[in-house]
Amino acid sequence: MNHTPTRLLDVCEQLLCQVDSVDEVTVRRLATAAGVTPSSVSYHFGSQERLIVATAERVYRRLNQERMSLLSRAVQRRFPAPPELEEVIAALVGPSVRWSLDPNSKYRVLAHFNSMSQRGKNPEVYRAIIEGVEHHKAFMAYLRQLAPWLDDAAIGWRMSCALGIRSQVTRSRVRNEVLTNHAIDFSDADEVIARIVEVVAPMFRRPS
Amino acid sequence: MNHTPTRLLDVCEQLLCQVDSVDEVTVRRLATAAGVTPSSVSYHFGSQERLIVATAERVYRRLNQERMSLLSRAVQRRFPAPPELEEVIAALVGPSVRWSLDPNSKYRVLAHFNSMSQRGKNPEVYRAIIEGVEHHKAFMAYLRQLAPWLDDAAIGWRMSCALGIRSQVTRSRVRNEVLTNHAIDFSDADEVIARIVEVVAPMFRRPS
DNA sequence: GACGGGTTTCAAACATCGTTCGAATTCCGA
DNA sequence: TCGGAATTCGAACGATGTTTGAAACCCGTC
Repeated sequence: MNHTPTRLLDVCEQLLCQVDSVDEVTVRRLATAAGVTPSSVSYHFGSQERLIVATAERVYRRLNQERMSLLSRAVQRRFPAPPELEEVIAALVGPSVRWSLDPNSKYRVLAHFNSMSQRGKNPEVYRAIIEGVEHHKAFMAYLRQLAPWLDDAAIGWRMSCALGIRSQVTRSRVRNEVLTNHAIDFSDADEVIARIVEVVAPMFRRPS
Repeated sequence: MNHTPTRLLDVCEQLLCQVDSVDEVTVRRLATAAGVTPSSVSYHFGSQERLIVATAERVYRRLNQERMSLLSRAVQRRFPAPPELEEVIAALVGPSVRWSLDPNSKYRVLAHFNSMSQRGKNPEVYRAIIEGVEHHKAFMAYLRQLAPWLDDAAIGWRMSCALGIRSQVTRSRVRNEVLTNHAIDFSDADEVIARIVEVVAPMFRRPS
């Protein structure tokens, strides 16, 4: 019951949330917290790195579920008419922004995963998550419907832009505050999401 | 002549460019390449981390010089009329994009620096660079002139958006290619810069 | 109910990492 | 030329992730 692999995942998730740097998550701390020995990590997951990736994968799935939930809610609200563009964008970037500002969320797991994946140590370990864009396809379908004058490349490119702006918010809060002379409250999720929607929505509006 | 600190900086810069992961830059490899002993790193820079930060700071200065050079060229071209909005944006995001795609540039140093700063190990070491936005103020001045109907917060926020899109391009190339079904060539700097300008410029245009 | 093979766990060892420390060496102004 | 400061070195330290072989455990089968 509650066997070692899942307990390691739980402990790893919890530890990643408490910690400031991913380096503080050592295989010995993990093992002690889980009541096992360090070698168990290598045995069950192959390496500490893969344990963290597996942990992040689980959290990432929950984030994407929230995105999809918001998207389908936006769709249902207007069905059979197309959804509101603003709501689709908010569904895409909203969960990340909200999680990143909620101290009780598991967003730190994803933040640490990102910083690890950019270290480029073992690219193949991260490829599954990095290149996983299936749920993005769902957004593409509705955005294509809302902006039929844009081709697929343009839609995908604008989605990348939206995600880039999202990342700038979740990653560089202090820098954004300095750039805006502290006139924008980047700890207010709703305000930040509204600001993102404000600049992203016009990308999908028909040029005049 | 060519004393140890500068030689360590040079070796570190060169090594960071050759390597895929910053973990491969060990204090012993640095010392061997520089013809000194590992303890020299701690002696001259306090820690290996600070040596890398100092190395990145030097490269970062060169990047900002190129940005400022492009900006002043854009200004001179139209003086005393205000510069072209597209050129200002290209000056802001262009150097990063071009460097990130040029294998002979020192961009990898900055990439590794970013991945280190996001590990959050010793935030105070990176603050000077992260929060250094003096050169951004120069861009703000001209953007304010080009879009006087925007307040300072809106200008700064749109600059953050532009930089976020820039980062998305320099950091997640494969992901962008997947999202756009490989219909955009993200290894073509000029095309990428044009695409960025295309979505960012309207943020500063007067709403209709 | 005892056996036995596969699965899991453990303790110990290993190589490598960044840093520290004291002694040796070099440098340079008086 | 001398002497104190700056620099370099080699060795050691604690900590890291992983590997290894032996012990323990689990569970279907005789």
